[in-house]
Amino acid sequence: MTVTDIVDELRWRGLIALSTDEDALRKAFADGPVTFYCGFDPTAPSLHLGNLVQILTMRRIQQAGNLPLGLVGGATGLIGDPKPTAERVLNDRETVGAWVERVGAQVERYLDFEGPYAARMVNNLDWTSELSAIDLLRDIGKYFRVNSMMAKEAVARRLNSDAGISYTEFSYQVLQGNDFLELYRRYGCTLQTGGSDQWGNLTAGTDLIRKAEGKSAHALAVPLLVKADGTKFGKTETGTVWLDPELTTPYAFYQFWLNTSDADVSNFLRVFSFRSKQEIEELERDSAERPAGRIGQRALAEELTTLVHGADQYERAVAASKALFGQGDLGDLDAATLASALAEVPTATVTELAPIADLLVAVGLSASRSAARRTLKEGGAYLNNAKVADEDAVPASADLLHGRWLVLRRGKRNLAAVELQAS
RNA sequence: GGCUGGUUGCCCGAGUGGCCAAAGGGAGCAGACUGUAAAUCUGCCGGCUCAGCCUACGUAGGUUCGAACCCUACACCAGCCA
Repeated sequence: MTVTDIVDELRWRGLIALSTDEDALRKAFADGPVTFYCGFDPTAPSLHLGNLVQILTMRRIQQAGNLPLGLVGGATGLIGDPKPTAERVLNDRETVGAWVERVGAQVERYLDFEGPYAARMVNNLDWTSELSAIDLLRDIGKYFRVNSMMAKEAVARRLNSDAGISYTEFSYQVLQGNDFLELYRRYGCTLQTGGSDQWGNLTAGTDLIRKAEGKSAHALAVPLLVKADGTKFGKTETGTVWLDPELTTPYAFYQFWLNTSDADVSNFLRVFSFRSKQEIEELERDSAERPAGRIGQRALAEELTTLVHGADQYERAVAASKALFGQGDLGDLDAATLASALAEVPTATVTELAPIADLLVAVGLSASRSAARRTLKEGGAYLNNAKVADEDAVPASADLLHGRWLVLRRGKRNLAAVELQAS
């Protein structure tokens, strides 16, 4: 990375939604390594692409010569930050504890723990669990004014909704504010980054540090990523795109990026890619000139799949995609190629040839037989890449590829395999 | 503890005794057009042994020939009062 101003860099990439005094922040970066933190609450067994934006932003700031603290919210995960619409359901302590481990391990992957700017992982349960109610109310609570707590957007929205807000969630900002103060005291941490929906919680910390320590700290909010059509980023037909390969296979992960719409490519490249500004601008130009080549999508899919899942997994995803989406006849693929391609796709094993409607269900392409029949009726079902319109169609043994596989597809890009096992 | 309002399909939300598997919107799915893109248009969108049947409108019971709709109890959510 060049020595250009990291703030300029982040701004160019569209990664700054809000910040406290930007000039002061620039100066802090210029004056030497800044210790900064970003927190991740264990609300699920894995982080997802939305979280990856935050992680990669940390990585960028570290690469610019600063010291990251990766915080896992062992404590805040037990409380839950206020969602705009409704109160959260509390997860039990064992569950959160297990998720802390997994989430922490995911964050670690992207930070560098060696060298002069070595990262460090922390868990806010370490200092929050030993905080007594009295300590919390006397030492921290006094610095929080209820009026400004209620003015925070996340809280205000809930106060104005008929869902209301519990004291538990209302207090979330106190805990997060205290985290920042604690990290300031322990490690001299003076910057917190996070999603723009966290702005109120970020500033809770800077305010607390100012009041408790008389020092100013910085907050930087990364915009919530939305697609060009205004919908949420990071979702597919099957739901959230997770970082954990058990929850979202590398193949599905690769496919997600490959399917990025043209309108989003430029934006996503800037947010996710570690290529240089020059390289990205070149990709943007190429994509604009020849969108059908999907150069930008391929670049994103390659870089991100490799970063998150490794080069081997990337190669496998590409090979499988090529085989399954290729122009050629599936029957022309040799058994080994077909077998490894189908390994990337949901599979069911059967002992005899059942009607296609049943197979669609067995393989998970359709939620029910009714849905499967509907798909067939609508002409959305394919056997070995050939459309099947008959609701009651049953595959013949001649349809079996290499004597054992059937490739089923629903719509354009939902593939699955059926393997016939001689009984 | 009291009072009031609420609990409808993935989400929002209409529906106040039969014409209700339940309006409308959103999300989603498929087809056409394309580039495994977007937009657009068309169709679909509880389940099944699919022109019929079953299950569903917080839970349990009741009234009725018939209930998402009426009654009772309970649970949960919210608001107001104490």
